Amino acid sequence: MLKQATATKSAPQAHSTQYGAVFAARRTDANPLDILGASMPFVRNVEIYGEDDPADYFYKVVSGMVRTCKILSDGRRQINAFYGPGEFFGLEVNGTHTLSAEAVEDTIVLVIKRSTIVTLANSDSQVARQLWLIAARELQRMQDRALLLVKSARERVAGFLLEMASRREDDAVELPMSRQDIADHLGLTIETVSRTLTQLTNAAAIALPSARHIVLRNRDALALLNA
Amino acid sequence: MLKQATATKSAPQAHSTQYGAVFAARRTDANPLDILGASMPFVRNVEIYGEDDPADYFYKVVSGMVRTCKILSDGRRQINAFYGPGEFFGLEVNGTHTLSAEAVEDTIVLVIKRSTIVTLANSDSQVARQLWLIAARELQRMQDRALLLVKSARERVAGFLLEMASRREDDAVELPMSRQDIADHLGLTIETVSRTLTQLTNAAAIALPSARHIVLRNRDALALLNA
DNA sequence: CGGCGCCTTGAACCAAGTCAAGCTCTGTGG
DNA sequence: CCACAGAGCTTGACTTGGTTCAAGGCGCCG
Repeated sequence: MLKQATATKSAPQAHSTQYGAVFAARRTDANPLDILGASMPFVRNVEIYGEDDPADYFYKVVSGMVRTCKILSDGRRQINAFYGPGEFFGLEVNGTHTLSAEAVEDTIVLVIKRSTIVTLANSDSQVARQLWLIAARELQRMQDRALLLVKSARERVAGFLLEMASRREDDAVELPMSRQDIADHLGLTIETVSRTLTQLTNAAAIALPSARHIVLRNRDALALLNA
Repeated sequence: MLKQATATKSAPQAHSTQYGAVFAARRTDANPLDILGASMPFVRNVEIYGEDDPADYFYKVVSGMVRTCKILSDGRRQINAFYGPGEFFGLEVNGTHTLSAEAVEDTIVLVIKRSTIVTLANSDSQVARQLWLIAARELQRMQDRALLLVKSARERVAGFLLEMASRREDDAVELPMSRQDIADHLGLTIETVSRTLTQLTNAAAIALPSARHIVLRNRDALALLNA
């Protein structure tokens, strides 16, 4: 079992007041969840909220990538999910976060007050429905992850790459996260992740022009990887 | 990787009409979700609903135990969750089940029409809130499971026992499910589950008067099991 | 140019899987 | 009431996939 956890720069005052509504919200989208709230930038490895923090806000990634994670008592770190542009995170039913959230790379997120959402959902059933969809996606995501975690290292890595690639049309995927992030997400060590990627390269399933730039050469082979 | 899946007796017509409202619903509880719907019995290993079935009903365990599971393409079976008395299962946002549900032992469940719930939730905000709580519990359950799945066999088994025990006050736990069920839930083999249980017995953390009857002798030791 | 993250590779080790008996219940029919 | 059959559980010996420990390489920025 590994026992490390990448140090995270603490955001002195994550986003209490000083950012306020400095950044104008976009209005391009018809979705009510998009036209309220304020954009906020977070630099690489900065915490957006912490475990057990009050969940007064709800978030949507505008650009960049966010990871949600948990530090275990023995120091291991578990990354529950990665969120890319357009994805929501930080929704909690009771008022407390159960995970922390950090910017994987320099990231802009839309921050929406929880109370605003709750009020809106009470009057607008479309908003309420959308919240259900977000929650359902979250559950599905966790189920898929649990499914991955019972498989072999090759299947886990292949599944992870396919998930990352599913967000874009292209076969070329830019991975903003480190090998350690991937390892902590898949329940493997960085060495195993690295080795598995070179295996997949040798098997011509992927190409690896540089460490964080991956090209899917054979999606079917990845999908069928059960050995 | 293992490759077996316990055969499940198929329920010819799970619960379309023939049981209807034969069993009277209880009215002891003030909860509106309890006073509607009909009790239905399912015998051991019978399917309550299947993967990809339309999710027209929502369920609550009255007595017995239910497992929800998924069969992987290679024949492995994954058990997502066990539900005991008082617990809800089968709630879906879109109209289709993503898992199948089966009775672990002879079980009675309360079956509630989805359309009833939806209507009720629209008028009664208490019901809507309760649905959120159920969904949140479900998500928490999956997160906890994902957490277990990255740990060692000893931690997984210990965590499983604690989860089962948390449902009752007593330290004596009756496990209605087979070793295979436990293995498929924890992503282990039955041999490893069996060996780990004898290890825990030798370490005086538990006692094992009979295969399915477990007594927690040292909860703290189980909780601290990180090696 | 040098130093430092980050990534890869190698070799040895170990936890869990696999294969193969054997044991223990439990229910069933003689 | 006992004997037997079969499913379910345990145990042992061996194999293997993934971790651990330890170098070394690559790229980036000062």
